Amino acid sequence: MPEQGPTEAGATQTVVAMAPIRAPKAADVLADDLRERILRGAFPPGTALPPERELVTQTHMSRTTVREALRILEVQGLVRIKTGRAGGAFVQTPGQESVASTVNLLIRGRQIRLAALLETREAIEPSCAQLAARYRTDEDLARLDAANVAIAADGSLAEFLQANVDWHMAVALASHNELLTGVMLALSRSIYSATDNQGFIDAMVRDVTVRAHTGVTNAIRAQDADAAVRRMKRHVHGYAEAVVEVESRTTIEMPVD
Amino acid sequence: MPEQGPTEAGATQTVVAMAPIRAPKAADVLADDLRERILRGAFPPGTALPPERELVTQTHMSRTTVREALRILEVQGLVRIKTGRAGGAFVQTPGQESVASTVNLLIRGRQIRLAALLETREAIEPSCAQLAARYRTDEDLARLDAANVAIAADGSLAEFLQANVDWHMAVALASHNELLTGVMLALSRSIYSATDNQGFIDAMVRDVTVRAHTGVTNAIRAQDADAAVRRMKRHVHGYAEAVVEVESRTTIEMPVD
DNA sequence: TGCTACTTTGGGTCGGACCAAACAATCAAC
DNA sequence: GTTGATTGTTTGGTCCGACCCAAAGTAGCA
Repeated sequence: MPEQGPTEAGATQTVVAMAPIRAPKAADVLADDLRERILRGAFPPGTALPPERELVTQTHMSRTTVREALRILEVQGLVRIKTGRAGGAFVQTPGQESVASTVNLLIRGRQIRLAALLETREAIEPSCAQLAARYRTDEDLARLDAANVAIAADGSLAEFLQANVDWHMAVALASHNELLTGVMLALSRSIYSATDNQGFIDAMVRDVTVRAHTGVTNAIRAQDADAAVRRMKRHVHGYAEAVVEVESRTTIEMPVD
Repeated sequence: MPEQGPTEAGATQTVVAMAPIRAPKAADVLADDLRERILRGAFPPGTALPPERELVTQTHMSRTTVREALRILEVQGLVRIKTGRAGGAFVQTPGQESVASTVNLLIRGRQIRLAALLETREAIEPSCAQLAARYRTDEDLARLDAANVAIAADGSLAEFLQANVDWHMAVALASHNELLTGVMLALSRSIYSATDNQGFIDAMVRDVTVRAHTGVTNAIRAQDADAAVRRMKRHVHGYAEAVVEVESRTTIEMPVD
């Protein structure tokens, strides 16, 4: 297969002096090709890629390889595969979900501590609030208000936490920035599950949370970016401190050294 | 397989009344299982999963299916597959690279405008600088200085831009926050390629950039978090404004409607 | 000792076959 | 004609078995 120059096979043996050579897997090549075309807009979202067997004849690859390539694109969120007649691989554009799931893998895989998550949220969310104040629509406000109502309601812990996540996501969505939204989605979920079974959410915390959220929401409604940043910063910082405080109280029980 | 209630099979024929049933793909099931085990730490990084043929006998699935599952994990960055003897699927933990590539797909797929990218950077990078001032090590400082030297050097445009990216990445790395680092990696690259062939990088811009970077670097060195935030904010904001200004100058040339 | 050549162990690719899901077309009954 | 069940076709999902290729070790030979 590899064409060798007419080198005089000298003293020892074949010294063709060829480049370090690459061994790209066929499926990757196909996937790269299709991915590039999709991203270039050759296949607008919603269009169906050719059926597998069709791609087989076109690419002269085996169906196994073609399927592997499609699978890669599916994992990357670039296509959605449906079965049955009129099925096939349909082009779509990756959204926040895909970012969120990757970030989640990072968080779980690297065992990122809760402190680091909170730190990250402190870094990102005030900016979300700022952008939200700048770009929020009436629909965004409706979502924020709905989440606030749900939080104030006297529900179970799980319901409270879920409403909490919903509100934070509403802020992120109001920023109309898909990157920040994706990261915040993953962050919120992880913080949710980390905070879940720590019983430090008492009535007072809930009350404080509701107040803080209301304050931020009002600032966003009034499009007061500075206030939104300030209040959000205070809110998430306060939350982080409370968590750390509770953690130290919980962790202190192990014997010294 | 589907348990049928003792329904009186009426007039026409079989009316088994079964639940909506789910049809999870075998490969996904395997992938989910392995992923969960990996994330739980059952297979520490570096360990090799059983060979494909071994998994076949264990799971009673076909090799095709097993391979598909492994492929999924590979795309998600949980496993690295090597060929040849002593090859196989080796567990690894996803890193910034994986986040960066996903974010890149989002940026390219959603055709996120340069303005939004710059906006996101304005949101995130000041916080990176803050954390960098807090946590920077000597090694981080060395990277920052090296990037600064490279920027000041009178190189080509490509070299300048690369050094620019390197410096921003050095800041992100100094924050010791893998999430932020991953996002910044993708952001920097995208901004790089978007800014590339716009000839608005003149000597003056380069000079301003060097000064700004030096200022931020010094703040990080002095562990002056406030100054780092302030200077970084000014820097990225100024950059964004410059880009917008150039863009309006460039775009104005199309005839009015 | 140092090289070559073989063997083993792994993934990579292929072709073919069959199953299951989902839609389409058709036909029968009203 | 409209409706409803039946049949058919398309398309992905799974399996099997075979073969190839690359890497790493091992034995043999000069």
